[in-house]
Amino acid sequence: MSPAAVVLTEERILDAAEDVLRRFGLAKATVVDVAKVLRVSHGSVYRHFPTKVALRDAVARRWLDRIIKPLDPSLDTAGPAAERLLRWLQRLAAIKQGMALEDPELFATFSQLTAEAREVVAAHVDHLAAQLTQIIADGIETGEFARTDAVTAGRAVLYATARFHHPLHAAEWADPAIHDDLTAVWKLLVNGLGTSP
Amino acid sequence: MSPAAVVLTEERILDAAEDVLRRFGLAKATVVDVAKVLRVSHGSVYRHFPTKVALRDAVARRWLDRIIKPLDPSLDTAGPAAERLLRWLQRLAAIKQGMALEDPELFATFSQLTAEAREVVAAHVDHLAAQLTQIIADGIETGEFARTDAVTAGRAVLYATARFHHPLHAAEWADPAIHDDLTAVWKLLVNGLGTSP
DNA sequence: TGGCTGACAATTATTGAAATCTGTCAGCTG
DNA sequence: CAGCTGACAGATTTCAATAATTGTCAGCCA
Repeated sequence: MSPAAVVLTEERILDAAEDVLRRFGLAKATVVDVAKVLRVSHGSVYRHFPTKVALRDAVARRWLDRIIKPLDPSLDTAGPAAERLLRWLQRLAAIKQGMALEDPELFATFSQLTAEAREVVAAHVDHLAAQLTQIIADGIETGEFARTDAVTAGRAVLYATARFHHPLHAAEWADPAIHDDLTAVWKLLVNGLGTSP
Repeated sequence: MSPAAVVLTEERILDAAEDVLRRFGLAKATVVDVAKVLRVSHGSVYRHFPTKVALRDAVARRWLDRIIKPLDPSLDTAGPAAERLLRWLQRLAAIKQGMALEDPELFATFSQLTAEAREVVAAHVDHLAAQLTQIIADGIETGEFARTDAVTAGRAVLYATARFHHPLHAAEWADPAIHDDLTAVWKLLVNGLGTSP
């Protein structure tokens, strides 16, 4: 192997950690396992991450960032803001619900992981709310929505749709009505955004 | 003791079961413990409840029914429907959040208990949605809200406010912004109800 | 005779000794 | 000499033997 292929980077450690989490689950994944995948002593892992918690937080951060990326509102600016909002909400719901359906065990592992990474989740929520805020601000700009505080409205929309994207509610996603339920909530919300308070 | 004081009723068993849950928590509460409180053999408890799960479901049902009672919309019909809606939501949030704050351990016990009693919870959710539907129907009647399907709207409002009353979100209730967040969501929702789709 | 008891089989939980894990660091090595 | 190793202390987890629990039912007794 060339030296470059062997350099121990945070990236490689995170890949290995994800691999171990996938295979063993949160409860059984150890730092020693991660090091074993990398054919390295576990002391080397501690050279890059001060504690196991820091490593787990980093895995959670990367996972959540991957969810955020395809949602960026600047990737989908066509049509009225109300419909962009629906598409955004449906996309977020589809990402989470899709993972939960495809591989429930892996989804449960990552859900637990993030639940224990409070600060990381807070940043993720801020990021999601900011994306909603952008769509709402665009809608206000074009006169489609009434003038209001877009930041507050963004957070409110995120909170009001928690049932459809928050991992805590994963058990409820088995209900086939879940898609229509989201549409019903969206209708109320965009009507609310359309009128002056 | 007079015989009447000694008759083993479902009521007395539920009281004892609640007592045991309070003291030992869900994980450690056994049917033998419940029988011990009643100074009776555990076989006698099985005369009234076919399984431990049935007993737990009954405790959950009674607990949830106690939450429902003070929320009945016919107990508070003053003022515009929008404000009745806010009061109802705030009352529900206050009941749950109050329990979670006063005795987090007990709240966690009962939350787990209900989480495992899926059918009982479904009935509870139906009941809550029906109460919201009534308030919304009243609002439509008086012309305050636009004509719409009050049943769908009732469920949508309940789902949209899940963050503020669903025990899954109890950890988020420590945030002092939670009260304002509910108000923000309510504002969006009642605006949405006020306009025709 | 209706309601209760208590012994019993099968399953599930507890326990404590042994094994493993986390986090550190002195020293090795390429 | 920067980066890695591997032994170590203290904390946590595993595992298998032991105990308790769930659910049943034949018989007791008021």
